[in-house]
Order: sequence, then structure tokens, then C-alpha cells
Amino acid sequence: MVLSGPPDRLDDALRALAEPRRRAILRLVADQELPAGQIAAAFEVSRTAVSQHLTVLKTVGLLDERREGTRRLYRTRPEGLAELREFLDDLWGSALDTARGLVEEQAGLPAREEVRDAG
Amino acid sequence: MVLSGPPDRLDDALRALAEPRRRAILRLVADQELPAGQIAAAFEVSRTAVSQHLTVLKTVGLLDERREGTRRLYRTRPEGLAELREFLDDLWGSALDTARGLVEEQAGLPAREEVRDAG
DNA sequence: CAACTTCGTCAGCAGTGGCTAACGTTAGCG
DNA sequence: CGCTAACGTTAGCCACTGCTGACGAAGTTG
Repeated sequence: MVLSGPPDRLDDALRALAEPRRRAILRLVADQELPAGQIAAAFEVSRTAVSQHLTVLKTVGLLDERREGTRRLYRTRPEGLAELREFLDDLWGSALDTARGLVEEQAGLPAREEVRDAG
Repeated sequence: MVLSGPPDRLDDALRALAEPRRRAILRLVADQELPAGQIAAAFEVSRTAVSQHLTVLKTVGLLDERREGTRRLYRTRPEGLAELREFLDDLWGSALDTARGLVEEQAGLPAREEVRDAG
């Protein structure tokens, strides 16, 4: 299927971050703005591969590009992580509530033998 | 190449979350504990597919499984998101600092440069 | 203009991963 | 015991994607 539904920012960001090399790139240019060539030099894959990663990251809004002559300077764009944080916080909150609910339920019921991890 | 590096919790969690269906499952059982069959019924793919997703989520620590007779009850396990949050917060912080730095630089400082290798 | 630098894009290949159908496993019931 | 319910597991198919090498585009210099 080549069908691609409506553009989903969260899905895009998550898919982009699922690739270890892309996370490394994001970390690299989170502290410093760098030209594509220097970013590529930091890894052991071809410049082409890094360029494709940069394209992906830029497309999904996780990277900012600025041109200077023939060079293209990149730096990570924190706003792109907003929705992802929202998703995580939401999931986190709900899951914690559910966990609390189960604990209370367990506390009020007659002996329910079970070893639940304490994390 | 079948090279598999050391188990990386962050990578595992991120790869698991990159799949839309798995995120939907996590959301579904974030609010309430549910048996596999009921989770599968909530989607239009086969029970097999959902079962595989459940296995993945459980393996990477994002899901908690509890057996009751022939049934298996699942619920989202928020602790599994800890490292992911850490990663995001770290990246977010660094990127924001860099953004601030660039603004200051633009306000009057000469250009910056250098930086080589990266992790 | 040509030559060179910096970088993106295209084609094709190989590995990954989600999916279905068929089968195996475990628990409860009569 | 057989029978059923509720699951997980396996084999294989097919789309997706990260990779390399070749090529093209754009900007700078002489």
C-alpha cells in the first residue's frame, strides 16, 4: 500500500526519532549549528546517507536549515518535539492514574496473592 | 550483517512507539486493564497482528501483563517511558540553549566555528 | 567561461518489520 | 477423556527504508 493518510506530526516525529543515527544527528546539532559536511564527517556512513537523514529531520520539523553560500547549516529545532512531549505526558498521566486505581482496588479487596513489581 | 549491538532501552521504546497501532494500544490500555481479545477487537487487523504488537510492547517494558485463567490482561506501564522523557528533556534543553546562543550571537558577536567528531 | 566546492537527488540493493493464515499451547468444563 | 475458549507462535509475503555509488544543481573563484 502506498496509501499515506493525512500528515500526522506525531507519527512523523516518532518515526524520525526511531532511527538511532538521526537521534545522534539531533544531539550533535543540539549544541552547535553545523554544516552538512561536518555532520556527515562525524559518522562512518556515506555523506549521502547523512544527507537523507537531514532531509527527513528537516521535513518533519525537527531540524532547522540555514543557507550560507554553498553551505547549509543545521541545528535541532526543539519546537518539533512539542507534540511528542504532549503525547508522552498524556500517556504517562493516564497510566499512572490507572496504576493507582489498581492499587486501591487491591487494597480494599480480600487477599489477592500476587507479586507485583515495585518498579 | 546481523550485527546487533547491546540492548538499548531508548532505542527499543522509540522503535516500539514509532508504530501507530502500538501507540493506539498503549492509549487504549492506559486508562484500563484489558484482555488481549478485547484489545484485538478494537482494531481492524487480525488478532495475530495485535498479539505480536502486545509482545513487542511487553518486551520493551511499555506494557504490563497479568494472567487470569486463559486470559491475559494488559495495561500500559508508564515507567517504560522514563528514558524517553529523559532523552527528550535533554535534547529540548540543549536545543533551546543553542537557540538562545544564536540569538545573542546575532545581536553583536562575530561568527563562531569549529567542532569535529561526535559520539 | 571553466574549475572547484558543497550538497541534494536518483536508482538499485539488502535488511527490517507488519500483516495473514495455519498451527500449537494452556485453562476450564462435563 | 474430549471439547471449547483465549492466546501465543511460525512461515511466508510484501511494503518500507537505510545504505552506496553515480549524477546533478547551485554557489564561489579565477
